[in-house]
Amino acid sequence: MRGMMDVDVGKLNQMLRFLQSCRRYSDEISADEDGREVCVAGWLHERRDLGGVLFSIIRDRGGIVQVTFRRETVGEEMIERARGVSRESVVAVIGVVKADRRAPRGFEIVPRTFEVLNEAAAELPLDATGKVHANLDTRLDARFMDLRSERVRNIFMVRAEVQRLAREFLNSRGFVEINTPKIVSTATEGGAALFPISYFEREAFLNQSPQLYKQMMMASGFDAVYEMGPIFRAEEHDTTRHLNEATSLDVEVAFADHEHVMSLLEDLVVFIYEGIAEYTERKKMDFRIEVPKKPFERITYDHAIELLSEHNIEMEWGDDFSTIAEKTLGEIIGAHYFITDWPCEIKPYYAMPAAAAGCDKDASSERCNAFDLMHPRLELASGSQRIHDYNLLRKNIEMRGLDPESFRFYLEAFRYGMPPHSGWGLGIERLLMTMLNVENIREVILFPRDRRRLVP
RNA sequence: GCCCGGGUGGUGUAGUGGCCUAUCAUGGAGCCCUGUCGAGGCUCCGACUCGGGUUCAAAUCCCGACCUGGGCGCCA
Repeated sequence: MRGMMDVDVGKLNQMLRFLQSCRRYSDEISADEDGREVCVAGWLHERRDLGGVLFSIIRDRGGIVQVTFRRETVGEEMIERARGVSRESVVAVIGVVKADRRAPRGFEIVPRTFEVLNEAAAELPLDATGKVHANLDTRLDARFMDLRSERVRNIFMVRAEVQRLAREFLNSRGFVEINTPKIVSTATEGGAALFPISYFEREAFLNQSPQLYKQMMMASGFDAVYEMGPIFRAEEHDTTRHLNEATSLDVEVAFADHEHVMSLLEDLVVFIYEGIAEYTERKKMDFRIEVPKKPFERITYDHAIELLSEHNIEMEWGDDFSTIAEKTLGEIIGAHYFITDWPCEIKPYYAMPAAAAGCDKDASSERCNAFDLMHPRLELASGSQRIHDYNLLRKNIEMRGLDPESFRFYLEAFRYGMPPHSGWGLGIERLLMTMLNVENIREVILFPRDRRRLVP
């Protein structure tokens, strides 16, 4: 291999090949490497010019590292060049590690070469050092720069880790990852609003949930599947906990009842929390992760109504919980919990009635084997045992005023050997925002889509 | 969809009828400074969302539009 000093930094792609071969992130370098030559590349985070000595702070994915320019070590030409570089410009440095107690991390880099790969314009749309507060709206407009700040970068590193942990957990339990269409011909469940799109000469929609497809996979013999992907809701809600494009982790398991998938969900959530607690600790991230305790409390829908009544919140049997009711229940319980045994009428048509599953001896029971996973702040997931009987499912669709013909592709799967099955869908953004104690759901998705925002 | 706020330099703010050729911080341009670590000192630069109205006088009051924050509703 050629020595570092042989690189002709004037030739861009030679420089890039060189960076590929030896570039290191700033957190990988320490004072222990005193005297060793290293190369780093990143953004000019800050510059402190003291006249005869100039400190350039370079930031990359690993954090920050100080590069020290002194007249006697780097020469007048380089120090002048370093002085003229605007903040947030992309730079590359080859230099020698010098242990020095005066330096921020106990060492600094004395540069041999200092190259500006791309100059940043002034003034910046945001302060990437975090000294000046910016509104979320301003930050999202300049999200590429917002993502350069440590806190925001950490949120998305945690998000990636959450998704990795979810896959690790489900893969280890024998689940098969699937991908289902996001462009569909019909509403999944009839209720929520859909985004219409133009599909050649026909109208189509963005899918609001993989529900129908993951159920059809149960008839395929795949037994246990999951999908992590986007879901689209055209609801005009405008809150800190709703998105029009969100990420859902959907799971479906054959030969399993709702109790089984509730335990699975509980195990998954705790597994992710434990993994993230370890991850943020190891990466020295400034988050306090409180791992929830198993088992999560299970309260029935009826019991929830009683609890609310004791706190002077009255609701009719058959109503869904209002925002204030959800928050009050959260305060009463103070931890993750399940709400179970919901009225059929406020759950989707595919939810298994308790009577049909033999869970309720009363044949006229109006309850179903559905559940919601709640965080004290908001709903995280909902699921149920599903109806696997063709005739019952078809009857339910009709009773909701939906046209069974438009569900034909789905219903067919129930006629030729559909096993009993259960599943749930978990909102990844909601899991993240509650785990990291973030107020606004937009903080935990790179480029949020909400009622007003379509760019960037 | 309903209710309540807000729109002032690149960013975050102060200012609620005349004291505003508009405050402070950050930033940008420049000068000084050999150990900064939210560096420091000095000089300069840069803004009242748009349209209409009230008034002798509007950043400030009224109306409308647009943008925006929060709460509720809606939401497998």
